[in-house]
Amino acid sequence: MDRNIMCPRSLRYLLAVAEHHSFTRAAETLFVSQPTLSQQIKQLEESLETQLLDRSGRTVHLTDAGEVYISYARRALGELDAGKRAIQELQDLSRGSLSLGMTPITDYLAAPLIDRFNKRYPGISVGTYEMPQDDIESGVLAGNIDIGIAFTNTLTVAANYEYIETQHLFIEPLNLAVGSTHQYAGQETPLDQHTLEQEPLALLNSDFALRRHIDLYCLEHDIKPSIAIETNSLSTIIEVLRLGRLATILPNTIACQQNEIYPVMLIPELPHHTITLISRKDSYKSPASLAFKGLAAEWGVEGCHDTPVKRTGPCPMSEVCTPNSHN
Amino acid sequence: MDRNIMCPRSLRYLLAVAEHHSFTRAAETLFVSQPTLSQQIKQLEESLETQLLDRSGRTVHLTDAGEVYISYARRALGELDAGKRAIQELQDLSRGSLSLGMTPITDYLAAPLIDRFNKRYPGISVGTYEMPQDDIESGVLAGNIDIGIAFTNTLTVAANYEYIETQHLFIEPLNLAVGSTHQYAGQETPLDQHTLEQEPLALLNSDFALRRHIDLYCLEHDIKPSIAIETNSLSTIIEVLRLGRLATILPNTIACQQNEIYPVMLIPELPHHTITLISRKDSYKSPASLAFKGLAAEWGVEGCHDTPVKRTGPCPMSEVCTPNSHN
DNA sequence: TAGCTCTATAGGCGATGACTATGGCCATCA
DNA sequence: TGATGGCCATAGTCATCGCCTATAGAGCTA
Repeated sequence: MDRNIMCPRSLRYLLAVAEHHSFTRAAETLFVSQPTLSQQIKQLEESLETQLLDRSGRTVHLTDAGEVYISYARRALGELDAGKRAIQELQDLSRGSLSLGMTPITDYLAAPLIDRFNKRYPGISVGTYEMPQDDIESGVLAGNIDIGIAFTNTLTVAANYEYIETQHLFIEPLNLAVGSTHQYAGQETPLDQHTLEQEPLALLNSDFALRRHIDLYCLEHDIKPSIAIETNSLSTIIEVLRLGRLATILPNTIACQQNEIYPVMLIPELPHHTITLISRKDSYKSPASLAFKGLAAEWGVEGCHDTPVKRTGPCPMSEVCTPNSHN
Repeated sequence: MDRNIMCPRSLRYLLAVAEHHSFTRAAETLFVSQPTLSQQIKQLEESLETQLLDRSGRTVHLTDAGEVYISYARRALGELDAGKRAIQELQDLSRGSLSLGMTPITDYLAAPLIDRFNKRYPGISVGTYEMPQDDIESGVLAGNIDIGIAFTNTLTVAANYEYIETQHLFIEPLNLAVGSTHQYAGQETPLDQHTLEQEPLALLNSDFALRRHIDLYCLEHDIKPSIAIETNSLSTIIEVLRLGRLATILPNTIACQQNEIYPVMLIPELPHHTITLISRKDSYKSPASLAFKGLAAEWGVEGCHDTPVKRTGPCPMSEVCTPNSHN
């Protein structure tokens, strides 16, 4: 039907002939035979229904139409080359983007990982979105989020297990956490169930997996916690903790990262949290997200100790943190 | 060597699939089979060493790389289409350029033709260059000038006859021309040779073909003209004529066009001038120059009477003008 | 006029693009 | 849960295309 050929090849041939003012010379530089050039350019001219080259003189040169056309051809080839280069940049991770979904907890935990990723791949722009774990999962399924950083929660993940791929980073103990002026600050011996029930708590609301874990723990051990504040903001909880009166339940690392926040062990022990990357199974993975998963694996093995956080207070239980990594 | 395919075809296929989010649907709109699309896009992806489409989900959609690349592809295709359109415009004469070489004389004579050309093809920019006839011929040979408007001059044209193509427009009588206050202004009877020799003349210098024709005429009839002023500017001559004292020799039409300039016949009669288009033989002719030649032929047949020139003085010899056209 | 240079043409060969038929995967439905 | 239908990938075949060599034809030079 439409013999709309105009392959980049023909265009490059045209440019070469125009540049050398000679089919023969251009053929040499292009490492093709001269008849090939004659033929290809003839076809290009036929497809445009216009003479592009004036072969009548001693040297070949562009007609007016050729002069006009060649500038478009140059730009078109330029775009193709630029497109190729842009893709290269995406692949060598000098450019790109990555969107991460995180809970408030994992946000705190993964901040050093994100910082390290940005240091290693400064050209990749990272977007982080803080949300409940369920939203992370649906975001990953919908493709809005490349990678989620969440807790392994068999209750929720199981539902979409066949669509979701997990990569465990490390296991994180949960403990009670209190401010420095709290009565149990720095206490080395575990608190028992009864003592816990006496402590007014500030907790995330039950949209969040951490809270659901805590509720499950309380249910299993028949603990009736005294919940003073429910919120969806971890920083609110931490600020309240600093005032000294309330306690909360947090991953150990977060307590250690924060100034003036002290972890306190409980008996019975809270179940450890597994921090996990989740992503769509069998889906296309961008180079940036593969790189992130790789870096996260490294970081998980190293453990969470690399966090160069300004800390002044003691962190008596930092050794509880158990670096680990699963596949 | 470099399997740098990326034919516009593949790009259009990619755009279609991205647009329809489906190979099958895209294949229908492109009137090709679905496997063809699969194959072509796979090759495109291989040549870019990148996955452009994510086929894992329910619908096909672009990967990050595909998203990036497709914008370049769109621009490249846009340039190709724009180039094609630009050439169309050149061919349908809605755009283009034309450079004309003219002597001062033919400049005056052809002004109405150029005006008419511009009216008919307003998109074509016309460049006119005033120069001696020899320069016109060399300019035409060198390709700087598309079309020259000159006198047929067997002496000069003969030298390059095989490279130059001529198209006679019309024959133009030469006469003495004087200002309105000159003693012979409005004289109906021809002047003889002796009277001519008494008249001080303002003439173009011998770079110009008109002057060489005049010299030849004088030589043949053994006339010894009294040359008062030599110049390369016709307008200078005309202004001097208006002062009333000097005369010159001019094509009849120019005398008639100018206010207050009167033609006066001579005996023996001056040889008529043939106004001629010259262009390179066997060379590429742009659509614009072909259009100009066509319009010039029309205009030559109609004669030089169409010149809508402001004139106040009488033009007693206008009937001498002999419209004509040769091929 | 012979020789040289340059482009166009002719004919053959391997690569490429497009087709049909088919297989695998997934989602939907009875 | 097995059947069905939609969708993309693969295999195999054929026509076309791009490129090659050989050669013709045109123009310039000696």
